[in-house]
Amino acid sequence: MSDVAELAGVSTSTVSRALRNPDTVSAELRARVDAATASLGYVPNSMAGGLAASRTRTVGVIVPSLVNSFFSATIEAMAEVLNGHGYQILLGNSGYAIEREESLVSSFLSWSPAAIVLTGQAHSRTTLQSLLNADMPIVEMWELGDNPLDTLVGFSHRAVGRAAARHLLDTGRRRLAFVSAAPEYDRRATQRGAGFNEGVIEAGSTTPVCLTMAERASVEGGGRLMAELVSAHPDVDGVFFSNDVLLLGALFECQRRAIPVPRTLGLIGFGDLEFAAWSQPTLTSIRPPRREIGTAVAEHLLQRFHDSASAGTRIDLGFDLVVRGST
Amino acid sequence: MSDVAELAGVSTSTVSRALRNPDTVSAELRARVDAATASLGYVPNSMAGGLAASRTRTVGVIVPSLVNSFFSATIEAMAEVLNGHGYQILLGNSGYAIEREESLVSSFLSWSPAAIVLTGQAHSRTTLQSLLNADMPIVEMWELGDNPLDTLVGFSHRAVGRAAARHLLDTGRRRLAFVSAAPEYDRRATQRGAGFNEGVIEAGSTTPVCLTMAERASVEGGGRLMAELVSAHPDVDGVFFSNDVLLLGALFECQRRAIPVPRTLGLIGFGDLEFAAWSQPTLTSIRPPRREIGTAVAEHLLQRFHDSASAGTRIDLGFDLVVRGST
DNA sequence: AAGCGTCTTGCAAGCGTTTGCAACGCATCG
DNA sequence: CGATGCGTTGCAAACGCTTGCAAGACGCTT
Repeated sequence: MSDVAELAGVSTSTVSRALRNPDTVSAELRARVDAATASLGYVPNSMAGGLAASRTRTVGVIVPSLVNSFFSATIEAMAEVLNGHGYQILLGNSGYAIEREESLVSSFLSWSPAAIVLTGQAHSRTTLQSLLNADMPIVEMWELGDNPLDTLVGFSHRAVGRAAARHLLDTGRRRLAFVSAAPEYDRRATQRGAGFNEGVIEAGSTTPVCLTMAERASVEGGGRLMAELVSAHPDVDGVFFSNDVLLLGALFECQRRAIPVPRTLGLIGFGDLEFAAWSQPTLTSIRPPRREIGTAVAEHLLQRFHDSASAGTRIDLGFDLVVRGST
Repeated sequence: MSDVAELAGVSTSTVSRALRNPDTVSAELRARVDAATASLGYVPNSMAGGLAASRTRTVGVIVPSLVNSFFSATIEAMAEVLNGHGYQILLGNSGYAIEREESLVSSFLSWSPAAIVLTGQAHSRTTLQSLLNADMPIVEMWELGDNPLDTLVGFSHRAVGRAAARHLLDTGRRRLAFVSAAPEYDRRATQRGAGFNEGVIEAGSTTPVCLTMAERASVEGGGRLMAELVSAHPDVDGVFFSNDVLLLGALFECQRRAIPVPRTLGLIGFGDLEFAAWSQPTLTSIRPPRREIGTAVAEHLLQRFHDSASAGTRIDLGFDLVVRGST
């Protein structure tokens, strides 16, 4: 930086200001500094900057899983916006474990990020503690419950469940079931299940069958649960899967057993993963605002950094029911 | 840190040493420092540390896409190992664009990472420049070509193509085809295609038909190319897909057209994505060492940090041909 | 007993920025 | 014409840690 200052014939403080707050520097000097910066290929040392300013152009983001394409899409979208404004993402993978999240938060905080983004609203005491003390925007995404830490960006999983119930009932199914992966791997799937139940019961129909497996959602598990379902509850005529991956496995199982879909069995999933639109038959699904969440989080944060948005905002991005061949 | 020092009754330099290089401090003081650290809940300021030491416990990783589950799995595995040893991952998403990679590398370098991990071996001049000057381990993964920047961790895509060719020929197919997404989105798919061609030609068979779409791999695209293939080349009896996602789309298309798989058409893919093992019929595929790459990169780096591994290593993790119902 | 090497420990000088404060120039105003 | 205020700029003090260097403690050797 001192090289740039020398070349531009100004002090290092002016260089710093020309780079961070261009409008506090006269046009002429700003141009000289820019030229010097470019010709020297100068890249500011982020750590020195961070140390001096005690905050960095960094956002810590914690997701439960990367292999899950929901969160990947959210992160991609978030990164696109944030990178475009000079912010880096510090990514953490909690593996659905609240303790991993805790240690990630603590190590993230040692980098003085400009903000922290978490997935969901379930956190450990210590995490809450640290976050409440940390004086920075906190965003919880993919969930829209009560008592937010600060800002919430997501949609109502309960409403998703209700929509699924309504759709199955509307298409004439009477005996419904909910199939999901292990609750500990997805609190939100449980919420969708609860909403589904509510929807069915409010409509005056019988309480749905509820089938759960012990692991994370998988094509294999979907097939297995489908097999279990048709043998244990042959009267079921409509199924809501907490995840399209399960639904795909179920579809293959139906193909194997030659169960006509949607004639005998109506199937609806969640996620609207790409294959849903192209399988045989195509799959009805509920599309969550995957990328939209990332974009909204990023844009909210950028506003917050510029002081033009307030803490405690609640952004409901909704969802779409995409009706296709399986119902 | 001065608080910890005071509580432990030592100087800050001793605290620093007790934390970074525990074996340079006597057992007693180390214990006192650890106790003080714990009781104060002290978390070192990474930036101050980084600034003073001019390197951080951070690894910059750049992948072309996150939504692609290959790289997600690699990153997850890498993060597990690295986090366990106190390293953070700084993640960048190049979107298959060499210029994005360039700017990511430059901003990563401003954080003085302990190492940089890139996907593939195609980089811009400037990137090469910066990386050659940067005095740190550089790893290129998912490719195993010539002129590595430093360390290479991956497998031979050419060999994958040959294996696919051999398998189709071994199962009696004579008229083969290669189907892939846009080459600009995946240099490596092109290498697999080249290997496939070589394999077919060496075996004395006719040059394979080659079909390419303009976008990234998608279920939809797979179906579309399949349709195109059967109408333009009805004599083809064996197809190698550069990606299981394409293969899934093709399978659905075959179901729609009632083309018997594997009887009339043998299909083999790449990726061994989860659905391959559970579709109807199940899909033959080539399994790349997704997670293994991440683990190997992380372990190599940890060794390098301890000076016990040498630069310029070349790690070939191989791949598996998983034979299933579609061939 | 003096000399020497090794192991520990503390001192203090950075590391490369940011930013509060003061100084300066210039225009406006009374 | 002096006073006042605003817009720019530079000075220098942090920011919280790491690490080279030197000093002290200790145990051996000669």
